[in-house]
Amino acid sequence: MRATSPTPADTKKNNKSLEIESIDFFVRLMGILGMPRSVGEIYGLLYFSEEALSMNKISSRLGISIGSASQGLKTLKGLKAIKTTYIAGDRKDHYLAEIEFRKLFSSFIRDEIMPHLESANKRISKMENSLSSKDRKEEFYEIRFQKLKKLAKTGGRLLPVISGILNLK
Amino acid sequence: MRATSPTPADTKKNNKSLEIESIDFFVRLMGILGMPRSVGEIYGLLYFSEEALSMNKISSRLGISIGSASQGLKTLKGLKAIKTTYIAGDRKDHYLAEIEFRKLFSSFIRDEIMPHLESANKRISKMENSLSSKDRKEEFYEIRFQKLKKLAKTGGRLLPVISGILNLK
DNA sequence: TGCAATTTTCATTTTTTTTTGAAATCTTTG
DNA sequence: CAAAGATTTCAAAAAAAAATGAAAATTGCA
Repeated sequence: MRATSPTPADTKKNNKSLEIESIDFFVRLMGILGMPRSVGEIYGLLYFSEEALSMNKISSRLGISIGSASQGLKTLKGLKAIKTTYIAGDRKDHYLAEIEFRKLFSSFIRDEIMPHLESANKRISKMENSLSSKDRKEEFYEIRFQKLKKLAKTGGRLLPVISGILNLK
Repeated sequence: MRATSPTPADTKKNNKSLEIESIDFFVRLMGILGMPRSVGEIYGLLYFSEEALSMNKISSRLGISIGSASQGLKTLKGLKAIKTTYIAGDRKDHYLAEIEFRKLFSSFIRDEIMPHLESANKRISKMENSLSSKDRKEEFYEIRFQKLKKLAKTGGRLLPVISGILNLK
């Protein structure tokens, strides 16, 4: 089946080229965050969709498997990047994009970055403990551990600030 | 060949367990930034090495190919995460870790994030242009484009701020 | 409750990314 | 300036990540 020129019947929803650009845009954006292509595709499709779409429709419109769609929607739910709506008389779940990006980034920081930071301090201590007390007093090691600790501290301060800025507006 | 207990001869440089922890630590950190394992391994090895190491030594100590080592060192040079030193009477290049992490993160933002941001505005315009002037006045689209533009603007402001904070201390 | 529709899970396949290693290139110095 | 040493490149192999699709689980309605 090929794309054909729009007929009066589908005037309302036929911004194919916008849709393609949007998908491409969000595939890249999500890519920066380390998300798989399918996650960007789904979000990009939903972002400019006026109507909520079912998983099936998402999978067929994007040409991806329902497994991929399910997995991608799960990821997006976790990031609070989509919302579920109920459509009267339809049993399926329907999805809408959450257009407040700050939610997406806040969730991302909380889920993907913060956990690493929290374990970092333990790991730094572990490294320090693997050193003899003699070595630990050497300037070389002292400087390195000081830098490592500062890294963890700065990260721990900076990330909430970023979340905060994103939440303010 | 197995690890044996330290002999007097290698007292100076034999913090194997610290080395292992360090490599593991930086493999994860670099992983967050989307860098391949070898890049984290090399940096982790250099971070706690008092002496500058040649590419060959890096490759043999880590058990990676010289191709990988060359590629990883190139990436780290690009990030300004390592320094090259000259060792008298040795033809090979020798590498030391740059322990100021802010350099690494600043380079990362400059190289990996900023370029995307710069193209984002063009891409947003392109999307807007693919819309009929009638659609463009619809509230639905207006809101979405407004959010997209705000995203690009916030990103463009926030990233230099982050670089700045990292550079201050 | 039972059944059909929908969604999730997960072993397998496909795709993408990273590593390898050998050839090509570049460098230094004798 | 030749040649040995060092580094880079890049096609092929290996490893890792993502997508598929069918079976299992869940859901909600009759």
